[in-house]
Amino acid sequence: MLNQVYHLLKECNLRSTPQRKAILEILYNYKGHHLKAENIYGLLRTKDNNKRLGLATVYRTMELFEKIGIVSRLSMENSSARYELVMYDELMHHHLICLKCGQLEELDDRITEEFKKRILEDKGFEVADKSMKIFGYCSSCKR
Amino acid sequence: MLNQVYHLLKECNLRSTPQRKAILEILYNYKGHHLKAENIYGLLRTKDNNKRLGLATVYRTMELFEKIGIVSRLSMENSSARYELVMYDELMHHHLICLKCGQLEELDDRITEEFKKRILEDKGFEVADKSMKIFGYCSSCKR
DNA sequence: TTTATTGCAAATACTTTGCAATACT
DNA sequence: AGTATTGCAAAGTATTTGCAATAAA
Repeated sequence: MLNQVYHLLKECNLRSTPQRKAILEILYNYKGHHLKAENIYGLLRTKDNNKRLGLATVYRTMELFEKIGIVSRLSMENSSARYELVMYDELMHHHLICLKCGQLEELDDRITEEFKKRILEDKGFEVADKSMKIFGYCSSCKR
Repeated sequence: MLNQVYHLLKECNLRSTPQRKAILEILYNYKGHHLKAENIYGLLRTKDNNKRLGLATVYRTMELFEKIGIVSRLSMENSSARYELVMYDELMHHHLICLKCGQLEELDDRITEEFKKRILEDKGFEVADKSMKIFGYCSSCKR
C-alpha cells in the first residue's frame, strides 16, 4: 500500500521525502481516524522527535495528497479540517457528525446514492461531493 | 415582520438598537441572498454612511440572531460564513452549492426528509442540521 | 547539478474578545 | 441610573506564502 503511493508520487514527478513518508505512515496507522494537521504534526514530533518537520509541511503535504487523490479532506464548521487516507478498497464515504460528542460515523452508500439520484431528478443538480457532512446526534447522545 | 422581531428581542430582554435594526433591514431586503458579514457591513457603510457600525457588531449580531432563531448561518468550506434571514412562512432549507459558479439552490424538503428518515433507521443517528450543504454542479454548469 | 521541497517566520483571512465609551430602557 | 451594547484595536485560529537553506533525483 505504502509502496503504491511512492510509485504514484514518482509518476507525478514528486519526490518521496522522509516527511512525506512519515506523514503517510501516520495516516496509514490511523486509518479510520480523522486527523487534524495539528494532530499529525504532534504525533510526528513526540513519537519520534528526531523527525523535524514544520506544520506548514503538513498542510502542504495534505494539499498535495488530496490533489493526487490519496487523502480526503473533511472541513469542519468551527474548527480545523480533518484528513484521512483514502482506501482504494473502500467506497468513498460521507459522514455523520455528532454535535454533542463530535464523533464521526460513516454513512451507507446505498442511502447516499438514492439521495443523489433524487436530487438529480428533481433539480438537475449533480452532487460531486464525495464527503458530505451531516450534523446531528449519534445514537448514544440522542435524547 | 420587522416588528415581530422587535417584539422577540424585547421578550428575550435584548435591546433594539439602530445597528440591529439596520442589519435586520438589510437581511430583509436581501432575503433569498446569502450574505457574508463583510457584505452586510459594506452595504450599511456605503448605503448610508452616517450609520456607524463595526464589523464586530455585525458578527455579534449574527450570532445573536442565530441564537434567537431568526437567522441561519451557512458556513462555507473555503471562505467566510453566509447568513440569511429565516422566514417563518417557509420551511427551513438545505442548500445545493455549485462548485463552479458558486450559486446556492434550495433543496426540496420531501427529499431531505426521506434522507433523514433513512439515516435514522439505518444508524440511529438523528439529523439536526437545518441547512445541509451539498456540493456539486448545477444544471447549467454540469457538463 | 538541478530543482523540488523544507523550515521558519511572517502574512493572511476570518472571527472573537477586552475594554472603555455610549445609549437603550 | 443601571446595564446591555457598541466601536475599536488587539488577540485568536486556521491556513498559506516568501525565501533562503537543504536534499532528492
